Amino acid sequence: MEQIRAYFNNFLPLTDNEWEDFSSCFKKETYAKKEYLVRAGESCDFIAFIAEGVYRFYYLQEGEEKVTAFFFPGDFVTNYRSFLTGKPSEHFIETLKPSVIYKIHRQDLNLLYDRHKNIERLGRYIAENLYLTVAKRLDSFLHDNPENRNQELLNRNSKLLQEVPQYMLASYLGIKPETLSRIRARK
Amino acid sequence: MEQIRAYFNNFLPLTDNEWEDFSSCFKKETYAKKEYLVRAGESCDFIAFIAEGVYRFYYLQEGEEKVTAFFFPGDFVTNYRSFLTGKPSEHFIETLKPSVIYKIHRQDLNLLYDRHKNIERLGRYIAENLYLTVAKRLDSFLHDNPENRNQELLNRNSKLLQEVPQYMLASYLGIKPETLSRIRARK
DNA sequence: ATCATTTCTTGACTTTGGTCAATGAAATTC
DNA sequence: GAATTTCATTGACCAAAGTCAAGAAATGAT
Repeated sequence: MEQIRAYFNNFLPLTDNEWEDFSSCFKKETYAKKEYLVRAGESCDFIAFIAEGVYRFYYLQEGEEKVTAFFFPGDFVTNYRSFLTGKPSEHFIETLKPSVIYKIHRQDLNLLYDRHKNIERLGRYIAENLYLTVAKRLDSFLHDNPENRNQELLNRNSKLLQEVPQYMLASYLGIKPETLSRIRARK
Repeated sequence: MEQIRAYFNNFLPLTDNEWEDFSSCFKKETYAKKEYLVRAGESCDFIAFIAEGVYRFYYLQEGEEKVTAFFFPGDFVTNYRSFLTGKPSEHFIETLKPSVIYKIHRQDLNLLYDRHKNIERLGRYIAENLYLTVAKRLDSFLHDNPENRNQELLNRNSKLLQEVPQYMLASYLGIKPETLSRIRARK
C-alpha cells in the first residue's frame, strides 16, 4: 500500500487527509496464474495497482491472440479505454503469475476527483503519463524494425520478460514466433 | 473563438467567468502555407486550436520525412510530449495550407489549472482524450494491414486529405509512396 | 520418472512491401 | 503559358517477414 503512495509522490504528494480518503477506496485482491482480471465483452470499471505478478493484455483476432501490453509490479493495470468510455473491453487481461493487486473503481475515483482538487490533478498527471507511454510505443512502431523493438523491450524489463513465453513477446512485437526465433538465432 | 468554447462544451461546460479567464490567454496567429509552427530542436510550449488550415507533424530519420500525424480545423495542434515534458521536439509542425490558430502557452495554462478546478478537470479530459486517440492509432498499427489503415484514414477525413500529397499519406501509413500507389491501383 | 502438452526451432517456399529506375502528369514559378 | 520542379505511376528485381510443416526441447501433470 505504501508503494502506491510512493508512486503517486512521483507525480504529486498527497496530504495525509487526501491519502486517507484515497487509500480507503482501494480493495486488495489476489489471483492465481492464468486467471482473468477482465474478459472481452466486459466493461473495465477499475484501475488496479500491481503489488505482485505479471499481466498480459491481449485480444482475439480471427482466433489469434494479439498481445498489446504487459503489466508488471508497480504498474497500473486496466483497460484505460474501457475505463474512460465505459464501453466493453475488446481485450482480455490475464495473470501470467500469481498476483496481488489493489483495485479502485471508477465511481469511487470520480468521487475523489470531486472532493479533492489535488487528486483531480493527480488524475490529469496519470492521464498525461499514459499518453506519453502509448505515444512512445507508437513511435517505436513507426520508426524501428522488429529487431530494434525486441532489443528495446528486453532492455526495459528483461528480468520479468524472461519468464514470459516467447510467442507472447513476438505477438507484442507484431511479428510471428518463427520470426522472433530467427532474430534471436542470428545473434 | 466561439468554436473553442463549443469544443470544450463537449467535455465540460465552463462558466462565463472561467471562460473569460481562459479565453483571455489565447493569442491569435496566422500562417501562410509551408511555414513552421515548431522546428525540431525547439521546445513546444503551447497548445494551439486550429480555426483554419491543415498541419502535418513529421520528423527526419536518415534524411527521410516520417509523418506522424495530421491536424485539421477543430483539432488542437501541439507536440504534446514536448509540451508536457518541456523537452525539445523531435518533430516539425508545418502548415500545409494558410492557417489561423489560437495559441495558449504552458505557463498560462498552468496558472488556469491553479485558479479553476473546472479547468483542471478539462485538462484531464483533454489528456484522456489524447490518450484514446493515440491508443487507437497504435491499435490500428498492430492489427491492420496498410490497405485497411488507408481505408480507415480516408473514412475519417477524406475531404481534407484529398488536398494532402499522397507521399505524406503513405508516410503516415508507414509505407512507401510506390506501395500506396499500388494499393490504390488495384481497387 | 513418464507421458502429454506446450513452446521453440529449423527448413522450404510464398507473399508483401521495399528499392531502383524510367516515364508521365500535375503543380509552381517566372 | 513555357519551363522547371514536384509528385504519381509502373516495371523488374530484392529482402524481410509470413506460412506450413516437421521435429526437438521444455514444461507440467500424474
